Amino acid sequence: MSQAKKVHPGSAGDGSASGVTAISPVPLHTQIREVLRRQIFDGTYPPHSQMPSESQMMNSFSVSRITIRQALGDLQKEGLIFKVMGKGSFVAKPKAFQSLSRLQGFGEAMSPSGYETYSLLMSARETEASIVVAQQFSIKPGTQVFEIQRLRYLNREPISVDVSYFSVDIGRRLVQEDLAARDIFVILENDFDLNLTHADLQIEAICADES
Amino acid sequence: MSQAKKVHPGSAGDGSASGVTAISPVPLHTQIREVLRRQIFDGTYPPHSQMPSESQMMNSFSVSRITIRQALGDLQKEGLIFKVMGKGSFVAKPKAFQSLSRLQGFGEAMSPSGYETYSLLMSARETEASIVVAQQFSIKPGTQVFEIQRLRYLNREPISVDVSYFSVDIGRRLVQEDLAARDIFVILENDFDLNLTHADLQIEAICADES
DNA sequence: AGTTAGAACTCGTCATAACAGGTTGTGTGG
DNA sequence: CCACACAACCTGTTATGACGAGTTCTAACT
Repeated sequence: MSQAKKVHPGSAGDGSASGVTAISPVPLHTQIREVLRRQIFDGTYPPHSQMPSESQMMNSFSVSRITIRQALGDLQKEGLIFKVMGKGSFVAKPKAFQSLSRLQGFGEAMSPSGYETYSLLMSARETEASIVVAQQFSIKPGTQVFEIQRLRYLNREPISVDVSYFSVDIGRRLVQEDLAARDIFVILENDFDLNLTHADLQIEAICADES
Repeated sequence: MSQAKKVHPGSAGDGSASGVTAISPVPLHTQIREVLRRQIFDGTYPPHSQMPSESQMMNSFSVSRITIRQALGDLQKEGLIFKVMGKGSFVAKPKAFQSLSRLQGFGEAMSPSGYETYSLLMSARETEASIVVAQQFSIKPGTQVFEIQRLRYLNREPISVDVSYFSVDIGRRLVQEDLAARDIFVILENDFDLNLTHADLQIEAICADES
């Protein structure tokens, strides 16, 4: 037999204020995640407030950064917090406040009914605005705009092609995001803190014939 | 030769799995995630099939394991794949097939309306079945059962206390899972592959007075 | 043969380390 | 006084390495 020893040293009787223990069946990142979740709910970190930085948490919990990041990443995917590169992690607003009077995207409209919606990014490039597009934006034709083409899937089957146009700076930020799984509307609203009140939807239904 | 561009402007011929490039504005794990997503949609990995192991992907994509894991983790959280420890990663069934005639949990019932539902695990322990509980399970009172107490939140406000009982082996597996963000029903159905057809709900409404 | 121990896989967890990319404040030079 | 450079934070990405835990197949032992 081998001496199955934990690599975490100096943990016996560790009186750290966090309450997380290495000698537990539940993983450290789970414990930390639940501690943070509790603090969000009980008001220690109210909505919109900045949470401690990852390095601060590394010290207070006495774990490595990867563990902190996993806990924070879980909370982020749950929508409880959001992170901004270069700034920090922040507590998100409850969804009830987010969804007041907002535009519903494709996925939002579909997923409550139990359907699965994703899209594949086909192309994302800067190009010159066509006459039609320029009219919508009230800009001169030929101005550089950002074009995003996506193939929409509903339950693993291609259902439509979606072409969207944005200003170049917003477009450049959008391609960094997870365009496949999230609605563009939601990304714009949450991550970029833009308030959408109006959208011009030019629906052009094209049935996908391949596949 | 590995000089590829970031996006795929519909250029054909790309049948190789490793079209990922290090010198790209989009991160490696994102590229890999999209490649895999594409392969799931186009049928390379049909539903229920096993995907290559993490070490195999490490080789075929020539990246480290942490990068592969991030790509797979994203796909898992999107519900496109699921992983089983010790076995591998598998393609999930489309949601439309999952949600046929199934019991709706608390979160499932609430989230379509735009509400935010989480719960905090208050206690999870093995105990002896009370008379009432034993009757429900058709077992002898005093038998060891698994009790899970949770505090339900709706939009950051405590709304009810939930006490559930399971057989010990199922309970022990449940506490490993993410009880805070996911419905117990959903966990049982997806991860444990149990088919729920019947549930005895003993509703005991207790308004939370603290906070 | 039947059972069991173990090797050989799988994913899960965690630490350490380095660098890149973004933000913000602080300075110094014009 | 303003502008630009830079340092000092922040998160994002990625590699390497180790061990734990669960599965599966094989081989040795009874």
